[in-house]
Amino acid sequence: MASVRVRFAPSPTGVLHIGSVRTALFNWLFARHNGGKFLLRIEDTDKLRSTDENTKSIFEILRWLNIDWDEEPVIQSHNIERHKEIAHNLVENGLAYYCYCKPEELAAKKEEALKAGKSYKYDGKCRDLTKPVPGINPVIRLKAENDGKTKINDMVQGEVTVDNAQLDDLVLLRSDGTPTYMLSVVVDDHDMGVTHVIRGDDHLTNTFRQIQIYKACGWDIPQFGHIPLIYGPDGAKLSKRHGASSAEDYRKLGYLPEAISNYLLRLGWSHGDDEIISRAQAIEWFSFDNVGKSPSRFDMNKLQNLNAHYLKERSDESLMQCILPLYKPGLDDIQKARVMKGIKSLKTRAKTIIDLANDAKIYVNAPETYTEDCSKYATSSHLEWIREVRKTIDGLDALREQEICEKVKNCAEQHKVKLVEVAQAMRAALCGKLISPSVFEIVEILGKQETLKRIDAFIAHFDER
RNA sequence: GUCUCCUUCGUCUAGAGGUCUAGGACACCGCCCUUUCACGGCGACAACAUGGGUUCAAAUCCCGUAGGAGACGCCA
Repeated sequence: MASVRVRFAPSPTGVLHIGSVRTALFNWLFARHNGGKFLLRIEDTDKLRSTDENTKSIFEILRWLNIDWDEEPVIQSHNIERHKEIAHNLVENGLAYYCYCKPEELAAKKEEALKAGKSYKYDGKCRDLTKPVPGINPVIRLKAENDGKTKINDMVQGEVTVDNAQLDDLVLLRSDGTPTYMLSVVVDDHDMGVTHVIRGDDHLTNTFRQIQIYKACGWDIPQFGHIPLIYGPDGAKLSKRHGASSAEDYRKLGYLPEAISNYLLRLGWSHGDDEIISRAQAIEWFSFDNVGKSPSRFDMNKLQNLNAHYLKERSDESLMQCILPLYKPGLDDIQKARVMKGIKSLKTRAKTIIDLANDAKIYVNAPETYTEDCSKYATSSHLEWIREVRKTIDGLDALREQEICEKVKNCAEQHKVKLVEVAQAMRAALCGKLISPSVFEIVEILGKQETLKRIDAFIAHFDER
């Protein structure tokens, strides 16, 4: 295969959709697998809706996802003159023509056709016009082929054939002189030397129109790969309506980039029974032979499961960096040290970065309130046992999880109660809730002073009642 | 409406005519582990849209039907 060049061409009219991320990922993997180039093109020709912030956030998200690009990103709006030139050349060569039909006129014809149950297609009224119509700014239309069929061999969809009669004379240049998407994509892809166009399958039918442009220009037609779109749980196109739909949304929800990549990769692509796939393996294994043709639904549960997996694989240090910015006033050194020690076991139970940050709060501050169910473990008996534990801990030189556990077990035995009674009372006192990692570990991490302080507060709180 | 594409457990999928009593993963349910909740381990439930062919044999090939999606812009 000649050296592969692919491109990801988002338009900065909004934040990056999770489906676009998958398109970017597939392009990237294909390039890396084949030792080719992955290029970026910002399609900002819709000046009204495109913003610099969106462009920046696209770069940012791609970097976050570890999808790096080769060469300078191409800004499509910079190529407008080139696009115009191509359109005018086509007119000179008799392959395109000026069309003076009014939009209202066309809309009426379209409505009529639809009513009659026919597919609408521009009738080519201006095709053979020789003289300009005064007072009207014309558009430029391509003289599309009417006869025969156009066939593509799509890397995903396989052989797809369309009758050329279905295709109409698409607009290349608008009446204000600006190029349309159809023209711009083809020209830019050609100029960038793109060998494989990998995009969402909503572009499949556009491809046949674009091929007409390639042919008119006499250019080589690239290979195409149209990957199925991602749908929401209800089977409709994934959108804001389904909740989180942009990559940024998922980042905010506390998902790790490696989990998102792994999830997106497995959505519509597979490698036998493999589920957990590293970047290196993905690059090695990726091929369009394994990309499915049918659309798939987005499943939060699976993403979450993958995220939990990658959370466990991350180092404590890197997770610390992830959660640190989430604390409002910031943490002092003591708090940081405690959280750092706690992450090791905290990360095995969290599903997201947000979960982790929340769970770690037990190491940040003493409980301000106690959950409703804590009172079950605050009877006079419980308080008595807790006092005893407090005394024991006070007498200890160094707090070791194992030793504390033994001491508390002894205490429970002496009072002929189950360990859970004492442990839960301690948990309530230390965390203000009944769900947490091992209380003994918590005691060790909090240290004597903080542990005693929290136990005292607990006793004071429930004794007063 | 027209054109194009799609259809295996609830979801993501394995499956390239016999190895399918259809495999894995997530979710759900149950059990074990256990100081709580998780993690982890074990197990259960659960699918070839439908009707016809072709064939000794079909989830796999062909045709029809139904359902779904996308495209049909002087948007990208």
